[in-house]
Parts: sequence; structure tokens; C-alpha cells
Amino acid sequence: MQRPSQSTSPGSRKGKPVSRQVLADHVYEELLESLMDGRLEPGATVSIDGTARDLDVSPTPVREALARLEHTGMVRRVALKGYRVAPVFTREDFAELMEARLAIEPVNARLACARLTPERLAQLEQAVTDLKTAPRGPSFAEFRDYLEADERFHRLIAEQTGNQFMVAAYAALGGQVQRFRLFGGVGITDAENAIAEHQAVLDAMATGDPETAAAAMADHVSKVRGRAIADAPEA
Amino acid sequence: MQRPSQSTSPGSRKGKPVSRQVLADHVYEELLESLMDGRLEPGATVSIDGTARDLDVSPTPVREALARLEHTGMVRRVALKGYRVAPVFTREDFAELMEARLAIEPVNARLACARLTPERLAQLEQAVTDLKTAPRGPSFAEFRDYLEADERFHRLIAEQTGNQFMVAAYAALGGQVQRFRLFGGVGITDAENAIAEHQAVLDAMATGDPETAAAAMADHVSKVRGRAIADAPEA
DNA sequence: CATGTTCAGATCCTATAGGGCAGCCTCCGG
DNA sequence: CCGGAGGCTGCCCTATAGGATCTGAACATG
Repeated sequence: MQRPSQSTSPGSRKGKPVSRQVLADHVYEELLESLMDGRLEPGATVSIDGTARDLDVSPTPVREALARLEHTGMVRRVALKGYRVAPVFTREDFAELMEARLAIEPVNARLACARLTPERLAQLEQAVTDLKTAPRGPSFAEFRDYLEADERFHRLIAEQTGNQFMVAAYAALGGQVQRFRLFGGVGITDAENAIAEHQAVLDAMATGDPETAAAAMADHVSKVRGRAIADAPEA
Repeated sequence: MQRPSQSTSPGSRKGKPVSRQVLADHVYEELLESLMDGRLEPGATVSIDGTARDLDVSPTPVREALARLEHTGMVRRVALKGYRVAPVFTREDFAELMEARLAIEPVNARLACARLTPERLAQLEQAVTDLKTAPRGPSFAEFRDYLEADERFHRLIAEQTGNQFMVAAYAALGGQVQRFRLFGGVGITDAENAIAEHQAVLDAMATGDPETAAAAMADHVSKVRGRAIADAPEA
């Protein structure tokens, strides 16, 4: 067994026991990254045994990781048939996703605004800065950082609400957004507009006016929806 | 192995292949019911091996079922330590939960109102009727049906939005509500008021006015919050 | 009495084995 | 040429075994 067998070195006595991981956690993260990066295309089957061979583990941790992933909507499971990557978004799916974001994200912005600390504000500013400086080339590897910064901005706002349930509700949506941008045919042609809208949200939150922040977020999500529909006229 | 070995009888040729289940599904439902019913109290450890012995299965399906349950927030996992039932709600947790419901459920009511069919309306009416007729005795077994009808009413509205993401967002909250009512010290002292508010939501939806329905739902959730805080003054 | 140590049981975690089912390919008879 | 039977392979699902780790209690020691 190639178990890491952590802390066999007798020297580091006070080695941080921070959230020790097990194989299933690594498999989960590996699969999640593959899904986010697009290495696993929509509709592709995710074989338990095959994944286990690829990652050089037994099927048991893979099964556990996939059971968790199923709840995120990234993969779907059919009993006795196996797992497969969730199919591509239709335009209706995208409309539903944006409808849900419109219901949740402005509320997040309002709540986050009320309990904003300088430290958290700095994190948001960093995200917007990363958004501006990230390369936006045509290949995926080139705008990977852009998407990551985008998602981070929204996730930070959700976390800053301090409301665990709003975080959970957003998490049920957040992963889907990035996946859609990979496979929905919508690239980042809207980068300039999106950056300006993110900046507007950030400014409103820095000002400290919750209603303005909520309005800015609603405006952003609404415009993202409009641009995506315009960019991807096909099904 | 006591595998069901479905359709070994040669007679039934076209036996319906209705969503074949596996052991992990049964274990999942069994654990979920135990959690909802309160047989598993908050903070109690859920041993993988022990549960496997109780249900007379091997630990593998139990592990898969618990991995799914973890994502619902009903149980928490610590690596190399095991699973335990999520702790009791604090008053802050409850306030957060109601805040999240206030953000989501009125939107659900508005969306559901727009695409209401007679059949779906009948389902909602049935839920309200069940709410009125369900016994409301002091013991859990007596108001189990009441809680079930309550949860069903809200879930139906979420499903009637036709928006899979709103359903997912609500599902992240729905289970928590029932659990809180079991352990939060709040019984169903508010039954009469709650029934009237549900009826108001139903009437508004039947009328077909989305904004009135949303307002009625917001009013209901808001008042539930107020009553719960009044009923449970302790931590 | 307080404190550190040891040990045993329970538990988690992973690997491996085997049963059963579905799809695919080949082969053969019409 | 074509359709079906049969074998083969891959996969899912569950059980079982064994190593690693944690917990709690008994016990020794200052």
C-alpha cells in the first residue's frame, strides 16, 4: 500500500494536524478539477474501475468521491449503470440558472455588505484585480485563471454573508456556472463589460450601501444573462 | 448474498424496470428517516460498521450512503474519525436559515404561480388539507404527519417553478427545517396561524397573481421566524 | 492523589475477490 | 447476405480481510 503514512518523521513533533485527508478526498478533488477543466466532457461516462486504475487506487474511494460529486449536479448516476458527466446545458437550463442566481446573489451582496471587514474587502479587490490582469486567450488554459477569479469573487461574497445556508444555496449553483462557460459556447467575449460590472459591485460594497450593492449585483447577473443569450444563439 | 435478483420469475416478461435500487439507496433512505424522525439525536456518532451490522449489510453501501448524506448537512464527517449527526441548531443558525428561506421561497412562489396547472394546484390543496386534518399531539409520532404535510407544501412549490436550480437551492434548506422543529424546542404551537398562512399562499396562487403569492410566502416565513424566536427564548 | 503509559477494543480506511448484468463481437445456419 | 446464439469483456455492486488509527480504561509511578 502506498499510503502516505503521515508524520513518520520523528523530527516534526508539532506537525500541523490540519484536516488530514483520506484517499477519497484526493479523488474527489482530482475529479472536480477534471470536470472544471473540461477534461471530462459532458455525457462522458465515468467508470468507477477505470478511474480507480487511472488514479492508482481501489474502487472504494472512487465510489465515495462520486457519491459526493453527484450531489453537486456535476455527474449523474443511474443505478446499476454507473456515473456519467452531466449533459451540456441547454439554453433553458442557462435561463433557469440565471433566474436562480438573480434570486440569490443580490441577497448575498446585501448581506455581505452589512458585515464587510477591511480584510474581506481586500480579498474582493484582489479578485477583481486578478480578473483584470488574467490572460484571456482563446484556449482554455489561457482563460482558466479568469474564470477562477470570477468564481472566486462571487463565492467570497456568498461566504461573507456569514450565513451558512446562503453559502450552501450558492454552492449548489456556483459550480454549474463555470461548467457552462466551458461548454456552452460562450467564451469570455464579455470580459470588458463583466469586469466593469464586478468593479461596480465592489465599489458599492466598499461604500457600504447594501441596497446599491444588491442592485449592482442584480444588474451584473441580468446583463450576463443577456450577453450569453446574444452570444449563443444556437441551442 | 441476499441480492434481490430481480425478475427471476420467467412469467413476467415485461415486468416494469422501475428505477432499480441498490443497497446504498435503501441505506440512504433508512438513515434519512432515522434523522428526520429523531431516532438519531444531534451529536450522536454514526458508526459505519455499527450501522452496517444494524441494517445487515456490509460497510461499503453504508459508506456510500453517508457520503451522500454529508452533502445535505444532516451529518458531518471528520477524516479518520467518522460521521456524527449535525449538532443542534443555535438561535443564530435558525435566524440564518430563515434569512435564506426569505430569499428563496417568495421567488419560488412567484415562479410557481406563473406556471400553475390544475393538477398541481390540487396537490397543493391536498397538502393544506392534510395540514389541517393531521393530528397535533405532543409526541413526535403524533405530529409527524403535520410536519410532513408542511414540508410537502413548500417542496411542491419549489418543484412547480420548473427550475431545477431553485429546487436544488431549496433542497439544501428543506431538510434542515424539519430537523430544527424536532430538536429546536419549537413544537407546533403555531399550527393555527401557520395553517392560515399556508391557506393565504394557496389562495394567492389560485388567484394567479404572482406578486401576491410572493408576498404571502414572505409573510409566512417571516412570521414563522417571529413565532419560533418567541417560543424558544433559550439558547 | 495526580499524571503519564500501555494495552485492548472499536473504528475507519483501503484493497481484493467474486457474483451478476449488459453490451459487443464473432460465428454459424438459413 | 442476414439474423440470432453464444462467448467474451467490461462494469457495477457487495462482501470480506487486513492494516492504520483513535479512544478509553487499567495500571504504574512520582
